[in-house]
Amino acid sequence: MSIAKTYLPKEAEEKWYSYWLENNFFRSVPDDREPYTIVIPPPNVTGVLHMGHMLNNTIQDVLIRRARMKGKNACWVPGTDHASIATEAKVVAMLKERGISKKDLTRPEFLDYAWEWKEKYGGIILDQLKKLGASCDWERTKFTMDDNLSEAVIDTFIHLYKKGLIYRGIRMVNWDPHGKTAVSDEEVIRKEVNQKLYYIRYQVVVDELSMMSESVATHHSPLTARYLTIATTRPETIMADAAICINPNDERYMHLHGKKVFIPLINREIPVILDDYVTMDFGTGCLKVTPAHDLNDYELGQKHHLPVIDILNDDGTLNEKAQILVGEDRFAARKKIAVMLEEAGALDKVEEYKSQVGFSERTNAVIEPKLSMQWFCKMDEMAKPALDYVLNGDIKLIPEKFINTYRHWMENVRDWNISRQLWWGQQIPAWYLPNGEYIIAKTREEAFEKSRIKNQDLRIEDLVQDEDVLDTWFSSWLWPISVFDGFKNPDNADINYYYPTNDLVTAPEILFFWVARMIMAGHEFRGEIPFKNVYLTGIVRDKLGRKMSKQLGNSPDPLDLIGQYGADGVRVGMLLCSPAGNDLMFDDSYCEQGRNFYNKVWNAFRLVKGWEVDNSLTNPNQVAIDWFDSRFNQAMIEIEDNFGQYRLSEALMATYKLVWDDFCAWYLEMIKPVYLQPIDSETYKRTIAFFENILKVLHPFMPFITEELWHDELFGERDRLDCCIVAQLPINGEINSRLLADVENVKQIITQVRNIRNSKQISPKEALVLSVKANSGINYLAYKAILSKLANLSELNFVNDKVTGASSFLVSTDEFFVPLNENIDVAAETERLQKEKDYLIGFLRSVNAKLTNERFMSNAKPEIIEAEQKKKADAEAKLKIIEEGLSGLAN
RNA sequence: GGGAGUUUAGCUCAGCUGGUUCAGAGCAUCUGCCUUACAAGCAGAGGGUCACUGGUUCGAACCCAGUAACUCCCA
Repeated sequence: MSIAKTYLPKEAEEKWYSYWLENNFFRSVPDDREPYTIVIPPPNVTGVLHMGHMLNNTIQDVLIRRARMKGKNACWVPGTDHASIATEAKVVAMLKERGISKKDLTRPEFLDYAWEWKEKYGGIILDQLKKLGASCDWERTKFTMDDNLSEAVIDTFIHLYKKGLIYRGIRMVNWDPHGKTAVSDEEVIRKEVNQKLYYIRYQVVVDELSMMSESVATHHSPLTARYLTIATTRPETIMADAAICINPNDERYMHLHGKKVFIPLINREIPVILDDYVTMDFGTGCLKVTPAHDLNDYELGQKHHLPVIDILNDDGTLNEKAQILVGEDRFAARKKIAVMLEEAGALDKVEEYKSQVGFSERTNAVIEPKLSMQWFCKMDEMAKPALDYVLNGDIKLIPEKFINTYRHWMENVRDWNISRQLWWGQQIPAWYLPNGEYIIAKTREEAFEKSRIKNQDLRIEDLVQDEDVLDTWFSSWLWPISVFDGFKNPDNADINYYYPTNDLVTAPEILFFWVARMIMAGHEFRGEIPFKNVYLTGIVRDKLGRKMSKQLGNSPDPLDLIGQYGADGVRVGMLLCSPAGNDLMFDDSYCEQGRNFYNKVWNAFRLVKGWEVDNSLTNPNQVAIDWFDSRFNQAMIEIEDNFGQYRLSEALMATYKLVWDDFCAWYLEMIKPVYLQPIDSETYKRTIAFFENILKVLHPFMPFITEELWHDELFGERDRLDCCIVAQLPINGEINSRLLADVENVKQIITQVRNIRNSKQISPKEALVLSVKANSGINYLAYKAILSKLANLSELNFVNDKVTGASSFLVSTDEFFVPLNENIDVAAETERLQKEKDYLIGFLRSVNAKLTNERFMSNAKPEIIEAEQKKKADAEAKLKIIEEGLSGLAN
């Protein structure tokens, strides 16, 4: 069977992915083996695969595949998140297209549409993951609104309520006027925005007393006496003002103490209050206090017992309390009121101003601070043990630098607003009685039972369930437990076997609102950690360092990339540029490098496959075989070490160099028979065995091409289940370090000879003579075959004296001579040697300085001193040889 | 404003306990090769004041202090 000239990723990817599925290689059920478990960070059902997912899931798949190949029972649980606000927004948009408005629908009707949407589009992202090669146990696929998972959410709510950890209260929340819901602090993205700062004049209410004092206090100009000016970016909220606040120490405004002012346009009187909260040097030093529409103002208002006047509707339009511009959107109102103020002579000036504005992560609407009745979950009690797990190392964060950030957040944790004014999600199990009291119960019936204790006359229809649903994260935080049904059946075989899970791979931006809360939930509901290691990936940016986003259009479509470079190429590309915890500057060229890499593997395979075997030949390659064997074993340790430290890109790079440099560029070149000549059977057999091992090491990074090659007839007949995906990684073999060191010297010699060719423009085809004056103990005779082949030598001889008239070089302390037909350029050669000599003299000076320094000799560790002494001896030996060479040239 | 992090070759990054001929890797670049596995390749080469300034030390890319630039988190 011949092999195609190039590897065709698409075919292989489809073929092997379905083969793996058909043979249940991804399936995991508890058994005697040690488990290795990852739960996927569930992507939003609304999501389509983006580069962040690619990175994240590539890492998880590499870890899972490697664990599988190390004999662990590897289980990767996939699933999706119901993403209440994002999904609800999509459904609303879909309905709008069909000419349906959400407010014309009943809750059950709306939910029917939502489920319809979920069934239709919810699986897309998981299908996309399959294209990447993700080896999830798809039979375990979960959704955060599956019956069991939703039930767990409700039970959890009730549990925490009974413990007194959930309460209801009026709070200033982040209001998303487009989603018409509160969102958590973590879902607000702050961006710097160019705004305008409006300076607005408020007329001071003049009474007789102040008129008198004004006439006395002549140092005030009439204007400042009659008006005060405030600076605001939000002129449309002046109708909600409750006071003007000034700093009590501000000398400019002493005359305003105890005064009142008129709000322009509506002429409502508000007091001037004093508080050192106001910064004197910002704006005018006068702050308008608008308790209903700013968090800080709200707190200030509470302190000074100011009224709260909310002039905005839920959708961000002005209501009747605004008196003017009623029904206008807040931003339209801002423009209009500026004109009105101008006309009324109340607008002093307008300045450009940069400030931070909060945007909703889900809808990108400008967040409106708003007071409302919400449900909260107390955090401080739960945060403590969750912090301890990380501080005492039970849970490792990778990289460790995130521990600080984690601690900072956990020590300053705020209560969690868990209610959302949406329909899509788990509805809060609170039942209101006609008198306003409420009962927490799992079902209406249960609530009814409880309510009848208080009031015999109630009918079941009188109970009204809370309209709100729970924050999506209130289901996500249960994920590692709920995917194994650990709430309903806390002692089931799955949860006992798989939990705690091993590694969690996620983005640092959700360290707090997901990772931290999962740790809390793990402790609260199972008394143990949910996972042992948290690998935090970076943010995928473009090569200019910009975050990838739809708006910028700088994100490549992952599926296009896979089409272009193959899944293996993209996987390698992602990992090549992804140090743990650092952002990565992604560029297509990394995928190209990945593609080039598997192309290299493919071609190496073609080479080996093309060989004819002649059983009568003896094996001339034992040295090369022993060397690569050692080198491979050495690389295995290196790679294992890198994986142990979660240095995935380094593990990949070590693999890359093992395959490309050591195997292809050196080993295969060492053993490669002359064109059309056969190879001996021993070398052939060993090389195929090496290749098989290489496929295993490569598999977690490049699952498809390795599986494709694995099944080639070169490796003989394979059973149906004998697949690379379940092959076991080779156990560590012996390392002959002497051999490894010798071959490093041999490689240097080869490079030096090639160098001479290059500089003298001698064709690689022309064979050269190499004379060795061996001063070290290396037996170069053993490497004669390799040297002759790779340096193309016609002769390798050993000499006791220097060879004159030859190009020479030094490797370690051994001297090498290449006699050339042409004359040696004495001047150039002298210069070269002189340079080397100067360097060595300088080097020796620094070594000697250490060795003659008493403090060094008394303070340094003995090994260090020994090393310095060896350096000195080596350098002196080299120096001697170079000096001899120089005097030889001089004669 | 508070906290954390980063700064090493053109780019992306290693450099682990201060001590190896320590200044590294991959990519990119340059030179020469279409040498029948691979031009998606082969063989070579050139790139760096380790951000800056001081300090500690026999010895600093590494430890300390300060400065600058950038990034992130919180307000």
